[in-house]
Formats: sequence, structure tokens, C-alpha cells
Amino acid sequence: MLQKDIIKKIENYLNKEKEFVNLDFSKLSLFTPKNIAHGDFSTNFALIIASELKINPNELANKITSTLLKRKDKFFDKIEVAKPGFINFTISKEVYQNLLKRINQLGNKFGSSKKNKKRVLIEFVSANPTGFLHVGHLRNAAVGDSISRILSFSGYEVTNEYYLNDYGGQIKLLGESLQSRVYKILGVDKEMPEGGYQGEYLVDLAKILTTKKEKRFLLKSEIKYFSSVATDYFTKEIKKDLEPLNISFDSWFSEKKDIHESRYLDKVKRLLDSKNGIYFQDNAEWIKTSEFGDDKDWVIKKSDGNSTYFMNDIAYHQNKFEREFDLIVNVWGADHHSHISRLKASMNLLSNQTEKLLFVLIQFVRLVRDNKDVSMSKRSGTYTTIKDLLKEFDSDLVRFLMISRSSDTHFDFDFDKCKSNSEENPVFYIQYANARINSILKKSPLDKWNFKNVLLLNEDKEINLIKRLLNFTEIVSESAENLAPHKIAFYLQELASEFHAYYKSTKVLVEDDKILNGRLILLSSIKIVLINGLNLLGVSSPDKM
RNA sequence: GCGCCUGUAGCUCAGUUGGAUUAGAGUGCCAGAUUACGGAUCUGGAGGUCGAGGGUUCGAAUCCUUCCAGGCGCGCCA
Repeated sequence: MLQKDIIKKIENYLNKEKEFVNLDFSKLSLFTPKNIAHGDFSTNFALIIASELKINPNELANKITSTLLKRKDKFFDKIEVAKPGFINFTISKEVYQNLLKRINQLGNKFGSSKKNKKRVLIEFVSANPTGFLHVGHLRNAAVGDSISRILSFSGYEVTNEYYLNDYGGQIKLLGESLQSRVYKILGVDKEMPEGGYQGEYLVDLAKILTTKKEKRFLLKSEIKYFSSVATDYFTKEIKKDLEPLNISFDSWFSEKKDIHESRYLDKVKRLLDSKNGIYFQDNAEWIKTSEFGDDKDWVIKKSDGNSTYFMNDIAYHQNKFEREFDLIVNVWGADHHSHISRLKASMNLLSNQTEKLLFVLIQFVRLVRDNKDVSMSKRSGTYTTIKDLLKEFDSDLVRFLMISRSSDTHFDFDFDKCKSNSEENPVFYIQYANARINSILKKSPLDKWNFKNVLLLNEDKEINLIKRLLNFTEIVSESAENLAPHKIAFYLQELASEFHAYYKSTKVLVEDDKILNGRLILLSSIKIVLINGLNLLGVSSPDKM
């Protein structure tokens, strides 16, 4: 929030001088320098303009700065030029101190943006309803949900959607597998189909089914029946798996109902046809994606008459576009990256604005136990579901770790290192800061606060903490723009660390009521930011722990 | 073979979209801190040719290019 004020002030100052009126202020941006000695904010404005006009950047910076100094008010403490042409600004302490009031007034809204009337659809998880969610889906779920929270905090109207793949060959196979399990329990011989679902969990489902339904009924039922029983069951289980993680969806898009039974697929096919995007070859139908940015064409209708997964996906995305979102975010596993170019090509063919379509690719998580990779050991029985993982680790830790790296890096989840009480538990560190603050606030004898007392927060540590708090706004908008929740995780760790150090060096509950008051206001501001930040990650912030 | 992602301290990772003599954090290692509000905390130290070479410019971990290494994907499966 400070940056905008500063830029405005600079523009206002310079606009009053004839020689600067023509400057392109859209190039004026601020950054916070790494080195504290360089002030609170810097701009490379002079460097950029000078290189365009081919003049000496240092001279330009000097000219600009002397103009700024002529007009500067109490807002700025210092404005200086540094080689080769940076202009550095130091803001007055008072400005910082007084902003604490704003943080406290805004409370859980601090860091958020006003509603911008833009609608976002974010699709994530979308695991097939053929089993329980496992660790592979977890990172996707955590990242998707955090992005959703961040966007919504940033003013977007967000819809979380789960694409339910409840149709097609795999679902038929699932039905056959369940039927085979059921028949076996009923004492009727029926072979497991080739490539069928072998998992024990289907046996469990079969048991439930045989106690609920009559034998005669089950033996008469078609595959379709078993398919729908199974998909209904797993859909419910998936919802249950997500519940303890605090993840829920506004919309469940059923492939079966919303694409096939509704005949929506045919509509999109006709649309493709009307754009002259389809041709026949080898007894199948192909889409001309190669003419719209992909490197080859793809089959959309197989020679057996069924549509391909890809065709269904085209229809699904056409549907997303028809629902008129301003932004469509797909959180996909990295193994689907090749689908991006062909999907974009197809959407181009349908003349949609594909710049609205964004992708977040999630790299795989490697599970490590005793220095061994356990993520791939489905066969050996150490196949880890979300249910299993949550028995060992709490949801806060799991969610935090899953978003704590940028999603396009591979990431090791080391069981041994992540035991709840270990020092590798960054969540604790952050939550602990909040709990400490809370306990101090409780002990405070003051029943009334006067915000004028913030002026007594004069120590460097205190001013730096305020700067860090104000930075939260920027971090939120950065992570929204980049769809990158990990930025918030890193920020919170830094903030917690700075608080712990302050706590250690400075006693808050002092005799002097005014100083006490100032510090309490600071602490309560820190608490606000910690809680708001943790919320964006779907992590709780307990008062006691 | 082609495409995408990754390569930064012993390990796990950040690095503000090209910015400022000294490239950061956690962990691990070494050495310290409590008659204070929660020690599950804090302070200090050692540790790097940013995978390698070349290029672009005032300025490169960041952009371009070649190469090396790892992961993933290249179906009329979903």
C-alpha cells in the first residue's frame, strides 16, 4: 500500500516541472532493496529512461532527485541518488508507525483487495473416482485450494471445481471388477477382468454391498449398476478424504451427466465441425490441432465409435468457456503437460480466448522413509493414501509442506524428518509465534488502547517489523499473480523468525503503560498477519498449543 | 529422437520476473545465551566457480545459445 502512495507522490512532484512532464511514468516502479543501507524503496526509473533517451543516467537521476527534494514533505525522510542511477527513498518512521493503526482496523481484511468483479474457475484434484485419494493427489489438492484462497482474498470471485471422471472404459472396468468381487462373495464364479482393479478396497465395498442388497438382485444387475455404485462410493470417500484437510468444492462436474447424458458432447462436436476442424481418416475422426499451434493432430472419435478422453476434455473446456469466467485455472499433474498444447490448440480452433486459460503444473512428490523411496511401492502394500498419511501427521503440517516449495520443483516428503515434534516442522514455528503473542495479549493489564502510542516504537527492530508487516500486501498480490502459494509460506517463516527474535530481545509487558501499549499494538498487528497468512494456506492458527 | 520441468551451501529449498562491493533461509556441524511476557526460543561461526562453456548490456542465478545430469511425457488409455 505504501508503494502506490510513493509513486503517486513522485508523479505529482515531477509533473509540476516542465522538463519532466513528458516522462513515461508507466515505467516508474519501485522495489525494496536487499541492502538496508539503500533505503526502504528504490527505483531504476532514471536508468530505464536514460537508456532510452541515450543520456547519462546518473545525471538524470540527480536532476530528478533535486526536484523531488525541493518539494518533499514529511513523508520522506531521505531521497538519495546512487550509482549508476538508482534513486533511493527512505520513508519517515512516523509513516510506518501510524500504519499499524490501519492494520488493526483492517484486521482479517489486511492484505486483501477489494472485489474486482472478475470470476475465476479453478479446477483441481479431479482424481478418478476409482479409489481413495493418495499422496500423489495431495500436493495438487493443497496447491489448488491455496491458490483459490489467495485469489479470493485478492478480490476475485472464485469457483472451485472438481471434474469427475465417471464415464468411459475405466469406469466400466471398475464396475466389472466390483461385480467379480461381489460374485465371489456370493459363491458364484466370475473372473476378474483383464487389467481390473485388484485393490483390497473393492473387496471391502463388495462386502458392504452384499450385506445391503439381496443376492438375487445383485446377480441380475448389469455392469452399469456396479459402475455407478462404485463411482458414487468413491466420490463420497474422496469428499471425506478432503474434509480433514479443509478442502471443499463448489462444483462437481460430472462427465457422465454434464457431458454425455446431456448430449453436450454432440453440441461441441457440431461446433468443431462448423469450424471445419474435423476430418476422417483410418476409420476415426481427427481434430486439426496442428493448424492451431500443436505439433500434430489427434483422434477425437475412435473407430469403435467412442469419443476419446481428449474429446471429452475439449467439451469440458468449451463448457468452462461458455460459463464466461475471466480466468480459468487448471491445476494439473506434471504428467499431463503434453495435454496443454493440444488443448490450447483445440480451444484456439473454437476461437476462444486462450489467454484466459492458465495452467499450474504440479511436479511429483517423492515419499521418503528411512532414506528409501516409498512413493511407488503400491505392490508392497506401503501405498500411501491420504487417510494413512493423516494418521501420522496433522493436516496443518501436511498442507504447509505441500505448498512450501514452488510447484514446478520435485519435492521429497521425508517421513522421518517431518515427525510432529521435530525441528523440521516449520508450521509449529509459525503457529508458536501466534500462540506466544496471544498469551502476552491475554496477560496485558491494559483495557484500553491509544494508537498514538505507536510513536514510541522507535527501535530498529520495531520499525523493521512494521516494514515486514506492510510487505504482506505485496506478497499476497505476487503469489496471486504467479499462482504461487509458496511465497506466502516463506514470508510467514521470515515474519515468525523476526518476531521470535524481537520477543527475545525486548520485553513487551513493561511498567510504562504507553510503551506497553505501543508494543501490544505491534504484536496484535503481527498476529493479524500471521493468521491471515496461515488462512491462505488452509492452516489453522491456534491461540494455545 | 522430440517436448516440458529441474540443476544454487553437506542436505531440503528461496531468490522480488534483469538490479547495487559480501548470492539468502532452514536443517546439519561448531561455539554460546534464560532471576522477563511459553527454551518447541534466541545469538554468533564455518560452509558456494549459482551444473559447464559461450553470448546479449551500464548490470546476469535470472534473458539467448550449445553441452552435461536427473525427472516426466510423447496411444484410436483415462
